[in-house]
Amino acid sequence: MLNLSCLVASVGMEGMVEENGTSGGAGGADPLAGAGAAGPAHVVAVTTMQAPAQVQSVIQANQQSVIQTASNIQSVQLPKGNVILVSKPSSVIHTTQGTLQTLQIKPEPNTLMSSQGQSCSDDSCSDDESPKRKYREMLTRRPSYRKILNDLGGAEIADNRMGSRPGCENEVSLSSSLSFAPVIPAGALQAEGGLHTLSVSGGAGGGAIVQYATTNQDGQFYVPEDQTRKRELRLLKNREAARECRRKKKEYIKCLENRVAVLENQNKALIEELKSLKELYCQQKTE
DNA sequence: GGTCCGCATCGTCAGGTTTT
DNA sequence: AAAACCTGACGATGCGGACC
Repeated sequence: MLNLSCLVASVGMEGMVEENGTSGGAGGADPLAGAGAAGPAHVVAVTTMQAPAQVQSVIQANQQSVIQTASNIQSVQLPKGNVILVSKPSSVIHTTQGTLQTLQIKPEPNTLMSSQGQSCSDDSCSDDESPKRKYREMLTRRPSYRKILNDLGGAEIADNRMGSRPGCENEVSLSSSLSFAPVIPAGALQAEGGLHTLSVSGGAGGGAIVQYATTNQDGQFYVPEDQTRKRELRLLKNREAARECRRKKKEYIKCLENRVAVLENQNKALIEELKSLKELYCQQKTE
């Protein structure tokens, strides 16, 4: 769990705190942390919330074989243009997971996705032929972890969202119980080299509260409630999304590592098989 | 104890993708 | 088209181990 980590304040940052998050910050730096010139003030107080660090492994040890022959591959067309090749290994070598199927996701050249997510052929997408776009289409993005895991048979992973995990109830209730003071008491603000800091004590058990104070014409500080609420909700959702994304990424990596282990074993077994067949062949040849 | 380093984790932003 | 979602990148922070 994190403790109260920072109080960030800035003055004259209007326009840097936009609802769509397209601030002018470069390189991932928090745009709210910088000091600007003139203009209304934004004061940001950040407390941190409890992080329910729990990684549930849903990918089970049943790994897929990737050894395929051309004859036993069956393609399954997916709605959005992806094709899943389903195959079962026909090697004489069987693993304990021999009944599992192999899933390969490959982009279909004629069903590249347009930016609107609609599949289209190469001909029908000729309205935008910029090299950049073509290049981007060539480099089709790696499927999301959720997609990969879904295709690997871990659909329950994707559905096992935050709500079902312990420790998330607080976060949900947090967003629904947000309240904002319309006016920040002037005493709570301390001038520090042109910056204004809002002192906020970190509540036990965490909880992210971000507030902006804007100065009006009279120099009074007030919090634009709607803007703040929207931003806070967006940050909260994104925070949870990032958490979920990292969890899925971990599972994906774990899955890949298991797969490597299985493939190494299969490789070893195939080498042995080849070796014994060679010996058999040489024996029969000499007889 | 103090300092440095590497690692893990987190929140946030930006921009792409998917859904509505 | 807009909203929602997803994820790579970045910086901040905390922790444990090695070293002095």
